[in-house]
Amino acid sequence: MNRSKVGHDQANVADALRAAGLQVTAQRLAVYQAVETSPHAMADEICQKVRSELGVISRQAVYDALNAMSECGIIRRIQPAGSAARYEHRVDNHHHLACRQCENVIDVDCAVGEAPCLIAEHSHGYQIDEAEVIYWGLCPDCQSKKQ
Amino acid sequence: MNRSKVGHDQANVADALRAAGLQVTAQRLAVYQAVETSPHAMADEICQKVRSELGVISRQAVYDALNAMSECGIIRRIQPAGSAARYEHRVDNHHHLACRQCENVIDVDCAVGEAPCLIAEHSHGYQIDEAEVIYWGLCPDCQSKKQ
DNA sequence: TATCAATTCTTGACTCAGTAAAGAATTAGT
DNA sequence: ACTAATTCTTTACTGAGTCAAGAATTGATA
Repeated sequence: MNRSKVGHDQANVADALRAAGLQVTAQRLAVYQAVETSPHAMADEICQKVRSELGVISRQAVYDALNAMSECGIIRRIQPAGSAARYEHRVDNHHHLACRQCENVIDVDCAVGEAPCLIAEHSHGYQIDEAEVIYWGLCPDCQSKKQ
Repeated sequence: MNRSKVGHDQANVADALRAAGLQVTAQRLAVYQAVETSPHAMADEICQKVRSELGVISRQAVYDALNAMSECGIIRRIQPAGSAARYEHRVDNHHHLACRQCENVIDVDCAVGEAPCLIAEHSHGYQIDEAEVIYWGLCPDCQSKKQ
């Protein structure tokens, strides 16, 4: 895996923000770091993490940062059915494996490699730019608990 | 496409409900019919459709019917990111094509045919039972409007 | 480095999708 | 027709996220 495409490091985040015409703020950097530290976390958890880092931050600032950074591709938002939005710093082409029982989500690499990695049989005239794939099943833990 | 696997007709719905140990009620049949008539509709729209059919039904009864029928596989629930849950009567293996602009969703047949139609490169010990695929892009209408 | 316009953050109210719970009505087995 | 179990109605509530106005911060310019 090409690590350089997986995510930004702290210094790059500032550059990426500026490149997107966004200001570099302590809040945004802290939100990015929280997303990097705990991938697939939800806004609420990220808010808590940032608070333990910065002391205070408003819920709204967290949402603003998450939305702004999602929109310019610094982070990515995923929304598995039945869950609130989750955020991750990996912005390369990869997919997700979600446990139906415990709601845990992990990354899986894309078998094809290039995005969009899947071509629908009929595109129906749509201009496709992404194939979002979520594999659903039971994680090892939940499998053994079920016996 | 094998029409018999696509969905249930009215009579089959009653049987399918009974087979699942659920009672057959006017509300459930009407909800099923609404889902069949307008695939990918949201709970709210289904509620309205059923009301124009039955006269009155509570919002909660609609949710109960949608949940009950989703759980026993009579209908299917999908939740594209940024949208409320949508419901469809097709329960065979197929995927979705969503427009980023107008939020429209259409069905696309699965290129592989069998479910789960995709095998992740590494299953990480998960017992996978479904591969949910959503293709994102712009529908023909929104493409031309964008010019 | 002081100033200032633009952006971002805080605060608080609000919307929307969905769930919870209790009692009334309906279903279906006898 | 009777009865137990299920389902529906009503009402209240939760959780995730947005909106809007004013305060604070950023960073470009002098």
